[in-house]
Amino acid sequence: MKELITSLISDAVARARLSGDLASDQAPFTVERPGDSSHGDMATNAALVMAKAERKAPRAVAEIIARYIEPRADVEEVKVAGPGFINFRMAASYWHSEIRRALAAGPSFWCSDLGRGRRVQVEFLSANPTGPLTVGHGRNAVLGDTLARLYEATGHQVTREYYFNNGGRQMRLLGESVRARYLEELGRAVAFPEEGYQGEYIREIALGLVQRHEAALAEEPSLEPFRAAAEERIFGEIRATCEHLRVGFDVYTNELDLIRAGKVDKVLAALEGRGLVARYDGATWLRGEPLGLPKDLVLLRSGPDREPTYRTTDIAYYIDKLSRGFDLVVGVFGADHIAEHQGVVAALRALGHDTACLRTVIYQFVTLMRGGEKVKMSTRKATYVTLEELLDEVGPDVARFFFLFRKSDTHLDFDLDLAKTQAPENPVFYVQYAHARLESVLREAAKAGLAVPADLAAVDLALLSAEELAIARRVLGFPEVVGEALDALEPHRIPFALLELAGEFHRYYNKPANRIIGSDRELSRVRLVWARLVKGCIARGLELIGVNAPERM
RNA sequence: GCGCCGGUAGCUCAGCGGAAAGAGCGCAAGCCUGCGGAGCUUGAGGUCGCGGGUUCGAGUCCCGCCCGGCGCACCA
Repeated sequence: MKELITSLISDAVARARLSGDLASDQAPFTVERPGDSSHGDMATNAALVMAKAERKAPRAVAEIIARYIEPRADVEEVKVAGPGFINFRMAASYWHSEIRRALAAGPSFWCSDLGRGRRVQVEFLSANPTGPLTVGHGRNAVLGDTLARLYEATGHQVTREYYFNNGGRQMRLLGESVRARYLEELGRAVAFPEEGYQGEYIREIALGLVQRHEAALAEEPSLEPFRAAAEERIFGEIRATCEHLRVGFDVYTNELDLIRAGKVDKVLAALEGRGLVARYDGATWLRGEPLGLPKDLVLLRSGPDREPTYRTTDIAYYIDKLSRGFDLVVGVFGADHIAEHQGVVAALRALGHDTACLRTVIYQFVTLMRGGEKVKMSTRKATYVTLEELLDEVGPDVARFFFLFRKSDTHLDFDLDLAKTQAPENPVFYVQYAHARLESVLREAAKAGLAVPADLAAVDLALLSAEELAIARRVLGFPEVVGEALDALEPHRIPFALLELAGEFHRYYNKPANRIIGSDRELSRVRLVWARLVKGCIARGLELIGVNAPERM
């Protein structure tokens, strides 16, 4: 439709110029779906952008262009409006053929081949296995997984990847914490490591080691058994929580493997070779100045172990990613990681890597609200809420919807009271209810011996009302919403679009005149076809964000 | 101090440079012989943080300022 209108306008402008009614060159104009549907199906600003060069009032230019637009059967109305927009209204017959096309295509109508098989990697969550997932991780996981779903639905080949640090200081501290608890359980007095992990889960891991090995590890010189036990146990819990949230990964990459494969050493050598490394204060530094960074950044810590910082392995990880031939590499990060990521990208550029394929989605923090008050999140206090606890409380449908129901770069207040409400003010139930209602209607129809006609040629779509057509237009535009959400990397547009569609449907459904199953069988059959179309769109939309579309509630 | 992100109705938030600024909640007043009322209708409620600029046109883009969040670790 957009292409059609664009060419109609271009042709009209060209012909107006030929006959001398317009003097200036064609300026770049836009063709858009107006926000207000009473303005028609498509609108262009062509006259507005040309007005100055034409030295005429925008409306006058619009009138000229409109006069030259070739009449067509599927364009019902061309109208100049407002400050000089040209509005187009498509004929009902156009929408009828679109509805037929959508129904004939079935579920594939909601997908597209926009991606043409391009390979996309989405790296997300990437929480280190030092403790249970938090509510903030939930936002990350749902954003990343939903982006992946959107890419899949638009013909991309997607790899979901989870990267984690298991070789650094934090994991060492974790291992030391486990060892300390282990020795405590054996009745030995030990000093708990400074900055160690206090959580109760550490003691559980230690207890597991006591059960398995009894006192055999008491004199163990290496930290490795403790560290590995902690990683294994915590990672198992992370995976379980992800499953609960309907999030999965294709590839797990970790820091230790990169180090063992020598990839971190290679990065250091490459940086050294380009004169980007400095040594002072006992540490090895990445020079900030040549990279346009405000200061130097540590690559290797001082001290006997010369441990690489997370930053150094991050650079190695990104080089590894870039070498794998993805067309697009998307990362999902919390706001607190922005500066760090910029440092990594700067280093990649300095090493001569092409970073044009990198995209980032940054999200702000999540606050849980209960009873109108912020739930204080503190590791020390008992008020800490894990993602698993949140999921137990509200379930994956609500959690996913709520995490997506904000633009990612705004702060998210997660209202637990609203989340648990099974009433229309809860947007998740509002949308799911629209689906369940449609499902119920189709069930009722089947009971009444009214099948949805398989042969679309057998129904007369002209029987659809203006209200039904309006809803159908919104539904038919859904693939565009998906495309736009992906272009902007803004998955929140999907739940918002679903909420609007559900609202329009509920309003329609509530009017007695709109009974889908009625005494007029011909009319009922058309409405059933329409109902199936609307239901299909809601179901698909929910699937895209990983929320169930229930048949009954 | 520097960087990133926010500031839109009482609250929580949508809003691709376009037409008279939207939704939900809350508030006020209504609608149940009905394919699911887990729903719907109507109303009140706004200096789009402030001040400049760009533009035919700015909530949207640019600059400055104010307020809030986050970062500016040899933590990730």
